[in-house]
Amino acid sequence: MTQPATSLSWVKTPKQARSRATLQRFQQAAVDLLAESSWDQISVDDIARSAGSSVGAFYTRFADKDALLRSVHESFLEESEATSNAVLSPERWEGCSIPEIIRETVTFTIQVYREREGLIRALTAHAATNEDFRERGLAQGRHIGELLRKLILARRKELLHPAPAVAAEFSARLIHGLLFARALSGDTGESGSIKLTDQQIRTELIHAVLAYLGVFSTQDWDS
Amino acid sequence: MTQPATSLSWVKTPKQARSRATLQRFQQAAVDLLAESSWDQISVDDIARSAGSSVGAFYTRFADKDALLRSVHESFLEESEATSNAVLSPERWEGCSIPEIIRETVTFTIQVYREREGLIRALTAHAATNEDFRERGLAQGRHIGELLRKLILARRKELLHPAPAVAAEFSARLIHGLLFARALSGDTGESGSIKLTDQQIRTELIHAVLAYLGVFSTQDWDS
DNA sequence: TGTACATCAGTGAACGCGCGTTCACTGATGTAC
DNA sequence: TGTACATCAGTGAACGCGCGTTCACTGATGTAC
Repeated sequence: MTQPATSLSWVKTPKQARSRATLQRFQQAAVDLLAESSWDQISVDDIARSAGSSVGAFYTRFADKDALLRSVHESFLEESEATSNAVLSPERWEGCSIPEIIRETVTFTIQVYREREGLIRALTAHAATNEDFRERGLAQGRHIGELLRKLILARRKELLHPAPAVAAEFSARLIHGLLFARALSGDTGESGSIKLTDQQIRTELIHAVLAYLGVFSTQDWDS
Repeated sequence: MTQPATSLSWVKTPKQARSRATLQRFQQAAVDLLAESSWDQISVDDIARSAGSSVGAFYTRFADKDALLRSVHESFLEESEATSNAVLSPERWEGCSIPEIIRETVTFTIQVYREREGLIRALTAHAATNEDFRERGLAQGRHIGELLRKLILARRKELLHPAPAVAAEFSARLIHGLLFARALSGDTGESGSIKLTDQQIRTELIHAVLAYLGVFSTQDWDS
């Protein structure tokens, strides 16, 4: 969301700095409103008001209401891809062992889900009945799984798991699945008989993945 | 969905067998349509037509459109609770070890998610912006977590994990999270570079949970 | 630097479609005697 | 068993509200000379 997706064809490219700012305000307004409501519940009027603009201005920037959501989705995916490329790049982890990689990946992923909980929830809800969105999300998941897979396969000697490729893919899914369900349910850890804090989730998730992979880690239970 | 929730106050109790059948047809129509579309995208007219009935008949049975969704949700939760109570009852597992319990729980849960994928997706999407639905879903998750926790705590000597209560709760979340994400993304295992079949998911998930719990299992990798 | 004109950006009222809900009416079922 | 009447169940056209989209218009920015 930090960069507008000005190159997208369904967004009418602004010619003046003023309207570029307006376009960003629309995108930010959408992100803000999506944290609370589903896309269907948000009206173009809501978006315009939240952006401090007008309905007419909206339609000079976007072909239709859907175009804004697509551009927000696009930005989210682009940012997410760039970030995961950076975090999971092979160079960054040269000389590091699997426990170190898993520890940071889990920590980082928890943080991302925390910060983007509202948006993730809204985009996912929309993807539930939108083939395009769903396919893009799947592709994104596959990409991240592949990055992690490469890191782990390069260290396959550390594993007890008999099928390193499957193990790597499944590890990514374990992490994503747990945090995804947590984000979607809006479980902030305050309600319920058993509360798991972010810190506990982190500890347990790291342990679970390492135990699953069959990595011998010193002090698996700490930090 | 097999039983209508006739006791619910927002559903107008039918006085004749004919209308009870109509009510069930409306509920079934909703379930069918929800497998493909979100609730907002389904019109009362769609529901009436799919049920082979009329809009007017709908409103003699339900207070409003939302009432039908609530009754479908209610039925789903009731059925889900009854089933998990039966599957995870302490009596059923007397004399059994944790690996046996986990193996069947995972197998069973995979099957449930498979059968109810469409409905789970739709109800979850709706819950994303509906506090009531979300809270009911959370309560459901907590309940199932508790059932599993009791089974595991009664066998805590089998565990290496230092905190059995946390371990039990987290195990439930691992299982749910992975299958939930899989159901929501609509990933049927046919697309993507790495495909995981139901069978593989089952094997890996059982192994992951047992490894996490720290249970010594003979032939963890088979069956 | 100033003026005229073209294009870009923005406004908000009006339009019209879709959908939830209502309602006057018809048909079916049950009950009283 | 048959008839009259009351209540339940169902029909589908009509209503009206909300919201996406359009459009005539005003204001701002940029450019030519």
